[in-house]
Amino acid sequence: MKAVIKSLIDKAVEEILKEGGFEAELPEYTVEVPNNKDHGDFAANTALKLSKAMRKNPFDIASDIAAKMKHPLIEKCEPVRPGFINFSISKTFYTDLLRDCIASDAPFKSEVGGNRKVMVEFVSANPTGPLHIGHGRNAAYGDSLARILKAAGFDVSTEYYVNDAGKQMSNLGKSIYVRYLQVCGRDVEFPEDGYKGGYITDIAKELQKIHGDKLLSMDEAEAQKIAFEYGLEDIRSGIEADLREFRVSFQRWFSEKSLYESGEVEECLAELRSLGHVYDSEGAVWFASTKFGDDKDRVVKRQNGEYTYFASDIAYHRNKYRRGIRTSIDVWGADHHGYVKRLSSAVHSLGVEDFEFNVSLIQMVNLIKDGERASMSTRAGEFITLKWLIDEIGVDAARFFYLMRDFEAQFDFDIDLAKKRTSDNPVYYVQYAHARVYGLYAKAEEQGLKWEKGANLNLLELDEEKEIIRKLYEMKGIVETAAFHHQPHRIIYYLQELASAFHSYYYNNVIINPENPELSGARLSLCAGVAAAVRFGLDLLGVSAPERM
RNA sequence: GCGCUCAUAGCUCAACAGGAUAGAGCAACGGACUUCUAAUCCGUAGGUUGGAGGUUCGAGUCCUCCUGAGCGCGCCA
Repeated sequence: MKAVIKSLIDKAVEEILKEGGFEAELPEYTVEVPNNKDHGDFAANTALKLSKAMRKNPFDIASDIAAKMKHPLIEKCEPVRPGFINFSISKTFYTDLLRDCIASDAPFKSEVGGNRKVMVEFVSANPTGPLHIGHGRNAAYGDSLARILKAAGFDVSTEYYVNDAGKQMSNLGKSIYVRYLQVCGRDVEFPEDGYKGGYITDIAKELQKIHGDKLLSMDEAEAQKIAFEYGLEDIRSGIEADLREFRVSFQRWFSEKSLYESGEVEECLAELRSLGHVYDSEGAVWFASTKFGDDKDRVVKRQNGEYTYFASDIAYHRNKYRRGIRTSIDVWGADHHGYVKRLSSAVHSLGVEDFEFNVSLIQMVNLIKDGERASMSTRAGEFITLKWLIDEIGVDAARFFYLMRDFEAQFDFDIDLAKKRTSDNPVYYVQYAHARVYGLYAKAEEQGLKWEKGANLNLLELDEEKEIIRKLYEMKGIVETAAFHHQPHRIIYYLQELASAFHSYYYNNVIINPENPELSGARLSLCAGVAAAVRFGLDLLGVSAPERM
């Protein structure tokens, strides 16, 4: 309907401009569902946008445009000060819409994405230990964003980039190896910068179970390699299991090491060198990021011959592009923000056409426990795991909680509060709306009420009923804006509004009345539309929609 | 010191690419269960959108400065 109105306006403006001999061009304007229902079903700000170029009073322009609006579904179209054009739409539009919502998810989805290939790369935590609640926010966000983008018509893929190369990783091998030595009874000191978590010792014990004392007699480097590979897979698969329980799965786990093995890192640097963006200095190899606005040039290959993480990251994004990805959305922790400039510089310096590099910096999750902030350091081995959180408050509540806040805002996760709140957590408010509809179905059946979805919708005459259908119409726009801004929390706020409208409607009106089966059928149909929207919205968040609570 | 991100009700947060009267939840206060599930509903109160300028028909939203907070500034990831 928005599109219909827009095209009508476009045509009207074109005529007006031609008739009046104006040279002005039509600027961007919006057709939106107004907050205030006195402003009709739709409103356009076209005249306001146009007034400057036409050097004419916006209200007069609005009047001229309104006079040209003719469409069977438009019942009223009026200009209003300062220059909005408000539309009232025929009821047929609403009843048809409700019918469509019941029949399929189509009215909730959009095609703005135009099938563009988007990759959401998220979590990508170093596999040096289990995920903590900071990663949980990243996981909930990335997964939900991917679902939203899909609903908005993008061709979406998801990846977890596994840092299985580099210094932190050899540190992991060493840590496990030393614990192994200790398990075998050797008196060795644990390295200062090693990973101190108890899970390292657990891995060392398993290693001992499998290999016995065999590693003791081996060359240290070789033994560490075995320890590393075993530990890596053990931790990685543990992460995968936690994420699966959290309803997060990836299309691919992309290995950093594979970029070295395939020679892509070197290839990539050679390419940048030939473009003149990479040079040698002080025995190291540098990327000239200052050319792209960075503070200083960055090392891609150290004096000791090792590549930096930066080098493989450039190669990874080059690899994404070569696989046809045209938008890469990287979900990082906010503490990496100093890294954004340099990587975006590097990606753009490759001269890739039509490649959008995007980073969502997820702000920190501060854990509040007993009124105090808890440390989230992986190295120190002190952190609350995601697994623990899931066991404590459940997947639905955890995901909903994480997604409630804009990713750019810091978030204090008060564990005590989250636990206490399980019964009046807003997630239940929304879920209950869905369950309530199923309760009504059961009741209708119990009362022997025969009804058919979508029949006699003309009987829906209350303002509240129209409001609810209007809300259903809004879903699609919400999905579009959530996709555009990469902000899943918009879905939550929408769902709360929808649930609120429904709960209120339910409470103040009798839905099922066996003496009036026609009206009951119409109202149950409206409920079915609400249930469909709630289910669809919750699914975008990865939250379940129970039929009974 | 430089850079990034923020600052909205007592608290936690919304506000669609600048739109019409800045909204929810929690907490507070007052009401509603003989009812289709009260995990709910109805109502009251709560604001100089950190401060000062600017841009324009219109600013919580954009620009400049100030104040305050978090984070980053390594040949770590």
